[in-house]
Amino acid sequence: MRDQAEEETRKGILEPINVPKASDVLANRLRDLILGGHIAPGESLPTERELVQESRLSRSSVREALRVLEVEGLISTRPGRSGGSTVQLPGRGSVSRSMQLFVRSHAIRLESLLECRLAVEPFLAGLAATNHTEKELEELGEIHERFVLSVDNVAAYKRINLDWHLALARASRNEVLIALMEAISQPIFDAAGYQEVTTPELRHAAVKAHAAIMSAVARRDAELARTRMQKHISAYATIARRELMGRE
Amino acid sequence: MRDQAEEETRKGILEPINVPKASDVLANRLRDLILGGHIAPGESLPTERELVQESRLSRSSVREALRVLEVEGLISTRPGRSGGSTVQLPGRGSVSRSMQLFVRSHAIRLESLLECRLAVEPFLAGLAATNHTEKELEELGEIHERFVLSVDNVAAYKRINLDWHLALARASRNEVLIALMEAISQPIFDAAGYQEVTTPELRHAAVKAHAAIMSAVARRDAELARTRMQKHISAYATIARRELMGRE
DNA sequence: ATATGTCAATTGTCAGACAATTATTGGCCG
DNA sequence: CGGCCAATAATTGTCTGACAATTGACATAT
Repeated sequence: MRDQAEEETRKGILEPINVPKASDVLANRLRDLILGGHIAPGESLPTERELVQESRLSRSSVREALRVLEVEGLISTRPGRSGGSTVQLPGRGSVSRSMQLFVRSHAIRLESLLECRLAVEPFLAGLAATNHTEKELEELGEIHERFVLSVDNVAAYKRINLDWHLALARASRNEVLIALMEAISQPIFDAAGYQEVTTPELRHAAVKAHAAIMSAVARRDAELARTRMQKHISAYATIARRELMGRE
Repeated sequence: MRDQAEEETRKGILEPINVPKASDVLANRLRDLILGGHIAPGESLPTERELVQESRLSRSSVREALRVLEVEGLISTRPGRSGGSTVQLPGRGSVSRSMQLFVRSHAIRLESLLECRLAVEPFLAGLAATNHTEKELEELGEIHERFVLSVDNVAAYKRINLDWHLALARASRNEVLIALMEAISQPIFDAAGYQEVTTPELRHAAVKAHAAIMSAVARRDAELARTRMQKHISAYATIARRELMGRE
């Protein structure tokens, strides 16, 4: 009681001070060096023993710091002679994995993922129409051919469907949106794996929708690509929702 | 040469096998236990020494595994008596940090971030109009009051602006989109910190725009909220782009 | 009763050794 | 001279044991 009163009247002089761990300090230092461009991607970090000498820390601390950076995707380390830790850029897979952990651990509803897709992918189609290169368009067409052929094989169909959407995303040339799309695609794919939302009619409709979207993209008609993709995605979302309702 | 010929004609029986590290195996095992719900958030993992006994691995390996999970945001570990590692959910901050690493390391253009925001935030406003609770609306209004008062203090203005947008995102009740919004807001905020894109007129316009969006949200008019937010964001994006052009 | 010192349990750090992995080097044989 | 092969070296991976630092619980003295 008295303590509380004291806390109310007297404002403490010190906020709680946080003593960082040695390995974290080193990890932060190395991360700053990497992000600051002082060590370029592809270059090697000093070996563990060199880091021990330079930092005056023990090898355990150095190793923990390196492990942190490895999990963050900033370095990759190999054993053996002339092994060691080489700097690399995190890559979209890193964002994707983090998002997957988030989705899995929070038991995110499929509904939320579908909403996200509905927000992002039409926009993405519009960007792809504007920014795509010929090469990307060819790749998209090639995937589409395989898509047409796979219409009777559900497993292959699903996989190629995913590939097509990701290829379209890459054509948008927006790294952030590509990363986001890759991040949410996998969970949606997994969730859709358990519920069979594909009938032969739906698969043929998807083939037609993809073709229509590709033609809009090829003509660089962003608005058309956007609306067509929106229709495509919301049709899928409606089906998936209905299927989901039926389950619960 | 002979090897190459052999490789072409004879298809090998084995693909290169990958020997995993002990600490990774343990980390994967523990991650599966956590994500599988066998250890609930808030519960404690066994102590390091217990894990050593159970896994028959050394303490270094156990510690590395725990460090991996800590970086992934799945556990948090404290020293001292009755310390140890307690399970927790990754949280949006984890996704956000990963995205920030991605943006920083790839030197993503501000343009891409603005595009992403343009794709997501109008949709978010629409969801907020549909899904918000009274409490969230009140919080939004409270932030807005401070926003109005801060119109002459650029630093405070920027901060409160960010707060408002994040509060609106939270009102959407879509965890994935909230996480995404938090992830891209910080980099945008940082980038916008260096270039002064705010004049007093722009600040007053933003205040009016926020008020208009809030009224649409309060009336649960999703479509109106969406279009108003779209206008607001694209106006900002246009200014930011112009400013950016002037620099380069 | 309160304050203080002591103890116990846990993570953090250190040091040193050996195992596993991989590239290099040198020698041997054709 | 050239190619295979064994030895060697350099590096990360793992183990072991110890001690330091941190934190909560407890006993004890005033």
